[in-house]
Amino acid sequence: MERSTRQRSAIRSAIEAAGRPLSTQEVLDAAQAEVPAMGMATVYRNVKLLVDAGEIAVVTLPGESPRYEAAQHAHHHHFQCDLCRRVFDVHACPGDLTNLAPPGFTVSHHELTLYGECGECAALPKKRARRSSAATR
Amino acid sequence: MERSTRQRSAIRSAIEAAGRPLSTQEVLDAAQAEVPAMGMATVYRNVKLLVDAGEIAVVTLPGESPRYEAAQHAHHHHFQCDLCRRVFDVHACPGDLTNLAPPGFTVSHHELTLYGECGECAALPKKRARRSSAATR
DNA sequence: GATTAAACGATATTGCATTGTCAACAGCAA
DNA sequence: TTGCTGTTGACAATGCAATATCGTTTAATC
Repeated sequence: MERSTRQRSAIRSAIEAAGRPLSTQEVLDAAQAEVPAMGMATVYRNVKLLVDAGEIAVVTLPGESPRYEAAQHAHHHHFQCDLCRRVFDVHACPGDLTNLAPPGFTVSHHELTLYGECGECAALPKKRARRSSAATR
Repeated sequence: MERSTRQRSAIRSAIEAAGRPLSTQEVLDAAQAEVPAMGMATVYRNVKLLVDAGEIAVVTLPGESPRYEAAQHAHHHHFQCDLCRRVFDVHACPGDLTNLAPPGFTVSHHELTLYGECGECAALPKKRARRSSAATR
């Protein structure tokens, strides 16, 4: 049987509250606000459980380890900040891309990642890497 | 000083002849047609040299280890076959995606990956995983 | 052809994300 | 409360791509 633990609910609410995909390290950091002694193994264990239960979804970006976000029905894409490396949701889509593929190919789905500077980093003055502590991957 | 070896030219021509991004394993397989005794370490060594020399480019897709293709100037995207897992070039682009990002975000570039069935796999009859030996990642 | 150092093949090692182990802990039902 | 067992924290172990090591090979030069 499955129990309700402080750790599990802390991880669940951390991901749901973030509103963007979190790395395992980001999940740990966020959940430790509620359960300071939490270890990384617990994050991995529960993230797997929540994914299997369909509560959260895996987000895989090029060259990055998996991130996790609250399961959403709507098709959407992602944006990764070149500076803080954080990932955000993009609730827009260029539309039908079927015609882009070579002849004879069939297109079933697609992944789009935008890169640039997020709102916070774009608002900062200089061209220095900021939020280095948040640059988890 | 840098020498011209059979291995290096085999690797270079394998990548250039492929016309699509190859995984290190695919590079090894292709180059071994010319130099059967070649080892994987040689692939890694030379791929790094060729990337540094600007002759080939790294292609990173979600959840995949890097692939390598002949350096191209033109902006393009990629297609990965759901069945054989091979990656192909897509010389098309949905165009300007700047407006898709949230307000306050700036977009500098983007990555698009299409998924579906490649020409060969789409042409095959049944829904079985084919070309399993080519499904290198 | 002899010389020399770059490059190679085989294999050990590293780096790192993820998983396994296990004693201690803590939901939850009785 | 107690007992049972799922869960946790700490840390060892694993898996795997990539790199380093080292004795041997070989391209380039003389």
